[in-house]
Amino acid sequence: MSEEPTTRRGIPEATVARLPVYLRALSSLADRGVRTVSSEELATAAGVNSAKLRKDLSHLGSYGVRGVGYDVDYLLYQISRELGLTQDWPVAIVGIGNLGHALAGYGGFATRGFRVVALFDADPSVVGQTVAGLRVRSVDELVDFAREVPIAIGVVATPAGPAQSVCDQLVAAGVRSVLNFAPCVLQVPDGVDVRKVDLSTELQILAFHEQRKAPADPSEAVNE
Amino acid sequence: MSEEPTTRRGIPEATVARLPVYLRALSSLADRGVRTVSSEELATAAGVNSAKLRKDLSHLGSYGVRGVGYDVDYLLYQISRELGLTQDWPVAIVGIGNLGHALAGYGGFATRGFRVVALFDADPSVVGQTVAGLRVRSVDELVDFAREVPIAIGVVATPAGPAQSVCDQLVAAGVRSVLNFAPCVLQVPDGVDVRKVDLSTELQILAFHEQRKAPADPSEAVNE
DNA sequence: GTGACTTTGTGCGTACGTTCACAAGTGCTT
DNA sequence: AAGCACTTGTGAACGTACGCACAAAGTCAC
Repeated sequence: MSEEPTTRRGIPEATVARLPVYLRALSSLADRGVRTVSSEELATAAGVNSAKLRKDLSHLGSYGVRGVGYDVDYLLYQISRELGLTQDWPVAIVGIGNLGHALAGYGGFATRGFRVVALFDADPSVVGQTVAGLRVRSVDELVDFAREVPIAIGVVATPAGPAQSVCDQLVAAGVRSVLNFAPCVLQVPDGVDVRKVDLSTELQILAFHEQRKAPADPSEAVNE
Repeated sequence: MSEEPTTRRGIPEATVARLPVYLRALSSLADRGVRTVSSEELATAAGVNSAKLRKDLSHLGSYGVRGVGYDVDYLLYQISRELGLTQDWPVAIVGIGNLGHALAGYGGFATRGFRVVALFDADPSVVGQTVAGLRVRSVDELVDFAREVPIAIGVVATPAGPAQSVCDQLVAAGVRSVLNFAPCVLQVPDGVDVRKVDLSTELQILAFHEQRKAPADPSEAVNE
């Protein structure tokens, strides 16, 4: 009756990054009325290797039944809980341009676990508008606002220029998780997480690989 | 399954993913008139370890000068060339909803290397509209269109439902690089690359880490 | 209860990624 | 021309990730 060295504390980052994919695949299965799923089926739906899926899930606990598979609803709940989606996370979006609009209206937020509680912008002509049912506030009110309504996750949807300043204000408001859509690197103090979503980066990575596919000839480049 | 971790000329995938970041940092430096940069400075700007930066760059060649650093313009060109940005890649966006609108109007495409050549949507009430200077075409015209105007990169900005079907049509049209914004896994044949940009996934990863922070003292503000 | 069958959970070899630390190379100063 | 200050490029060590293959553990039929 001693310590399990692996689980509980340390879930590998690579695993965490895949949990949302499993979650989505499971939701889809649940919607179709599937009650039980094998690692092979779920792995195919998630686009990964089944051994990898099993190892990933084993980090959460032993939620499968040998010879049977995984109970879809139970696994859904366990992954949701592990990801912290059994509670609602208040989200604030800063920068209500084209992208900010799209984000504010995006149903993806509404999916379990996240709630957009405030919109901010620096442009006086945008402040005061109503977007997706929320009044756009001045970014200057950010820190004050956060005193009354805590913000768990800040979304930076501004151009690159003001992004660092906006990020600093989010941090000053107590935000420790930032999702950055601006095309720049954000500097944050220890304890603050930043994740970047970047169209240009993704395109450039695709371009790199595309460039190497030059021979559009199936008979070529089979070996080595 | 040719899921090779490194590319043919031996550039690790992890390195490729960081090249766009270096590129951006270098552009910023160039705009400010900086002519030469050390690995330490560039690494700080890019938010990475300097040894990692040097090793990454060493995969492209020996473009630095010991005792001096890297010539900003020269390195900019070399990375651009490696990423395939010295040519223009024709991009098609499918799904002109909120997100598609934002993408079509996003300057990030125009900057360098990418050109949006066509917009597609399935909704008859959207088809025919002009968005960002382009007429929205019916998605049914996709394959025919691609016969006249080649498409290198297809952007899927539809809801999850039609995403796989849209992707199949892109592949049928000869597209071998897909950027997927739809919240689902796309199945593609060998030789086709898919990269996923997913708001929900990123939020969920942030939520996971957020949940593990918080020694339960939300009132305490990080200050000074 | 027994045995055939199914599927999980994981030990292990391999490959990949990151960081340290330093030799090797470059420019500047004297 | 020699020494010094600086920075790159990389060998080596360590850590992480992946996927195979299989024992363990369960179900089901009878």
